Amino acid sequence: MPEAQYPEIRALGLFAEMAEANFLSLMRGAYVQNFPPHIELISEGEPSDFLHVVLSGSVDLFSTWNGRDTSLATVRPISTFILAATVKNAPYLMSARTLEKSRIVLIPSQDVRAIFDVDGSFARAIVTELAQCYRSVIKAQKDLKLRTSLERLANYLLRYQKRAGGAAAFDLDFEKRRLASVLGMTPENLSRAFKGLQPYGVTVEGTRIAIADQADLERFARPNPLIDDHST
Amino acid sequence: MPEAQYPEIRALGLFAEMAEANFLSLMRGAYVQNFPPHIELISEGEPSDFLHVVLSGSVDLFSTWNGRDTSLATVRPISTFILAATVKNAPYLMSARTLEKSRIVLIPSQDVRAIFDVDGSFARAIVTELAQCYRSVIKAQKDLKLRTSLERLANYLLRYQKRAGGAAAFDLDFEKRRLASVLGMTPENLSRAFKGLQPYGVTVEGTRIAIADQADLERFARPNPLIDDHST
DNA sequence: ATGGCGGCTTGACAAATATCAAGCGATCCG
DNA sequence: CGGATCGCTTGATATTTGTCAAGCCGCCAT
Repeated sequence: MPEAQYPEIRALGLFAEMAEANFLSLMRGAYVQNFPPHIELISEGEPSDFLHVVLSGSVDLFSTWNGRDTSLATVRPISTFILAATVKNAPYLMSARTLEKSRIVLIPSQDVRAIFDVDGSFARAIVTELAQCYRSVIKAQKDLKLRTSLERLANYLLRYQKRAGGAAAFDLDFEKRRLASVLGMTPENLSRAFKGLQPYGVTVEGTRIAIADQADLERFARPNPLIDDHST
Repeated sequence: MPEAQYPEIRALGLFAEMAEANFLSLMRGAYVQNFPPHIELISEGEPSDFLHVVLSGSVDLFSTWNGRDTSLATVRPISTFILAATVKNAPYLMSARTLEKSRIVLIPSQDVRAIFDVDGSFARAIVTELAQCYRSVIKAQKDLKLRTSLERLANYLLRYQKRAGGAAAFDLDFEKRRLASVLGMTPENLSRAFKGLQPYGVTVEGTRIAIADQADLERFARPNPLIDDHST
């Protein structure tokens, strides 16, 4: 892959501290690829040949069973996905598809495992990354098991608002049907859930969401850092 | 803690490969404690002072929000819990309570982090453990989002049967109300779900479960290694 | 033994959620 | 400019799940 892109990868927590020689060795086997929207990058059950790094665009991690499917997470730049499968040399548990045009680095999994075996800094960085991922899924699990769909939506909107800069109005930059899937409900029920939040000052016009009174919505949503703060 | 117990801890994947000196250093700060049943060991939100290792008994990991609560996992000997919080030096995301009389090792988190910084083997072992935990939660998440409660119960019984030795009849060694919570339903609905599995040959008498025709139940349950095989 | 107590089950009912069908309103393309 | 397509919304209805109340049963302690 072109050396021009090394710095932005090197800047990732995962690669920042490792020995230069090992980093270069990883990069030598890696390559960057541009994908159009809606391309399936990997399928669950396949062997984990590559660690993926999203440089631009976004990727949907989803899973299928018995004719149903569900979105489990969205990967945004700049971060990696399927690290756990790579280090365990186990099959992917989720499939991945681009949501939009995306630039993605592919690093052969065996290289990652080889360097991981010899570079303690890299191993420690992987620990931090995995611990972060683990805690995020636990939070998602709590969200799903402890809250109703209306509460999940309310808290999602509050998180999204914060990430979008905190303004009272903001745009959803992806399809509502995906949001429904992420939140564990049907698109029809998402529509109704938005209506159900009107009494708390939420208005929707197309992709534009407005929160009239944040404190009011929070009184209903009861956000909790142990579920909603995805930075710790 | 008594040196007599070092070997069984040392035998854990997490501690097997690390340098002897570092292992001893970890053990020096650790201590074993016996807990009666139904004791809350840790509460979510607290700082993660200790890495826990269950030597005997069993521990329920659960979480609470807005007056509701849910069981997220059961820890059985010999394994650790709250490793992620320990390495990230972040608050616990789950509470833990003993289900029965349990012997538990407490290792100060700061010792774990200190050794983790200097012992590459230990760091690598932590990676493997965390990757395993991560993948388990992803599987639980898929189970919850892709299956109905009846399907979850059916697959749970098949997994439990396999773990209990594969016999057609076996005993549930914990309360059904906990099973209901683990499966994300109410005790009342668990009762009804058991009845709903009767047409597939499942019979229940107290804690005793019998699966008349495993193939029949599997036709309904459609177990999938990417959800139900917790060993990879 | 026997009187509570707790967990489990059952039934009736309520609430939440999914499904099905139809219509609306953008956008894309011939 | 139609006309088709696709995602979203809405209403009607079915299914699933939760809630409440009552009763059952085994267990423990007096």
